[in-house]
Amino acid sequence: MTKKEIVGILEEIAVLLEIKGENPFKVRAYQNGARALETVEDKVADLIESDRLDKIRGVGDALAKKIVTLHETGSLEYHDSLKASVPPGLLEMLEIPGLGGKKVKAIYGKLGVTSIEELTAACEAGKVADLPGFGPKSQTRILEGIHNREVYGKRHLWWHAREVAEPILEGLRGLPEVERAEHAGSLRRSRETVGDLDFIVASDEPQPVMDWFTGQGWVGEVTAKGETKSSVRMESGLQVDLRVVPSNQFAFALHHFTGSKEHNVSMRQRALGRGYSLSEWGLTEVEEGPRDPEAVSPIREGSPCDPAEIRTEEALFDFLGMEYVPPELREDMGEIESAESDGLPELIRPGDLRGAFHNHTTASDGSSTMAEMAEAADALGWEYLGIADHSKASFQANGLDEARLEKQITTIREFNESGQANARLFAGVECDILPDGRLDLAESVLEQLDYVVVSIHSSFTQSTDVVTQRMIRAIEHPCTTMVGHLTGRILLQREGYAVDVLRVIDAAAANGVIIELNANPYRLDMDWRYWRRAVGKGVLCSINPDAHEAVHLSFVDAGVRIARKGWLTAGQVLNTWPLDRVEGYLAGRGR
DNA sequence: GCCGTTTTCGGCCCGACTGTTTTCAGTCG
Repeated sequence: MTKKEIVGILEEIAVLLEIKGENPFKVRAYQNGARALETVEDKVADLIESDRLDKIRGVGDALAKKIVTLHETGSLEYHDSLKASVPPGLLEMLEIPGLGGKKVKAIYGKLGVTSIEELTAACEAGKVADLPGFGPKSQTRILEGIHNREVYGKRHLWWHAREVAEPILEGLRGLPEVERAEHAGSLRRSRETVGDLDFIVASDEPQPVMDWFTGQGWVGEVTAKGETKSSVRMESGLQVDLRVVPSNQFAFALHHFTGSKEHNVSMRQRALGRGYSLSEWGLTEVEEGPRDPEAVSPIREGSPCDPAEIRTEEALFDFLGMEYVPPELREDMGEIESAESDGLPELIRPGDLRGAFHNHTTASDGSSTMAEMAEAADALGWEYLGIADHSKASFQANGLDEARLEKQITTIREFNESGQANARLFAGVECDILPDGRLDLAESVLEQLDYVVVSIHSSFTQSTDVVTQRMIRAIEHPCTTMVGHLTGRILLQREGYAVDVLRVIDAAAANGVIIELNANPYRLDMDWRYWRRAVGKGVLCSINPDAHEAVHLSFVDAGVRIARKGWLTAGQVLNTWPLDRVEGYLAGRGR
């Protein structure tokens, strides 16, 4: 059983225990254990072999035994019997706002309701309102929640959410009453998808700000409007929250609502260790003093000594003895420990890119010509652009065969000599990985290219072993430069193929093959959660827009965000390198 | 269930909001 599957089982146990009304701290122990296992770099097999499983913080004797059992046998009696004792529909009921483990348990226990459909019927019959602890308002809210879940339940791509958020932020900043305004939440953390939008504003006059916000033309419905918080729903179903606080609370509110929840939990524990209670309103000294006096490092030079003087997130981290943690890293995946020891990397920035590989033209399924793509690269101030059209197996995409590709190579060389564009064009291809792992084009042609991207576009349903072996065989091909969209996932639409990402990373490292960070907002593939491990093994990244028309080159903005989420520095990304270094690197690979 | 120069018990992050209560439990972010 893979680590991902084991993590999934532990998380499910937590949910099941919650519904069973178990000790909430036990529930959290399973949640923490799952997260700890997910975060740790090593493979489960290695952890077991070297007897380090219960050394992981958050994994004790009991969880370690369960993880070993799951890894070796693929199942766990405890989980099976737990699952058998809880109707599957109850897990879904937890997704309804206002329903947690205790209420779901009460509904199930008292009414025998086991599905959303039965719950709807029970509400409509007025039975839920009669339960102790419930009332007519709870019943109405549950019905609304079920309705909204169907209509508005979906998440939104980061890219689309940002397009919506930017003008709102500009509007808020333009109000005379507004001192500062920022967006927060998963949008600020650059998660690949976003559930809702959060804005934090510093102002001493909240009312006009609230009035402006709820009166905007794009507001479909105002769901809450108070002195410090308003919520609206857009026509698209996207929920937008606004919080207005006095300027001396702004930094705390911004940090709190940026999250993640798990990051906040760790930050509060850290604050307590130093004798302070941290909340969205500020830092207050606790009477008992520091819980962990040994851990309290001296206040940094120049940092505020008085929490009441904290006005920025930088000062907040500083006060707690940490370097500033960029929002992208706030997932409680090791950033706090690293920030304590000044160990955070200097993250790549949008302006660091000097070009991109994996771009299509009208030769295959793109809608811009090579010249238009080069012009767009010039407009971005890039030094180079890689052309990588599809190969012949991607028939539906008008993929190039050997003869057409050889002709395109000549055209690209001539284009470079013509001086039409400042950007140097590289001749590449996005070569299909055939179902058995062979490449789609003859080696005699691949050798003439500057680089080769290899990608899977067929037979998505192969088993993990087959598709992983297929990809590794392609990586071992001497002409392969980089591997494209590693899992083939389409966010919010379909899962990727069942490839074992860890094995592919190992193969890429062993063969000196680059892994692409496909920056198409629907892909963002390889996932940010794997990049630390990959670069730790020496794998190089390339942030590629997978552009099918000239304006798509801007997708790299999303790619850089995800690269930052993956802790990447500029140096670890091929297309931040200057032209001569890239030329030397590609030439040095024997092509 | 985890954790501990508080080590085998008794803690475990914080505060607001909501609805149901008559002082508070449950949920949420």
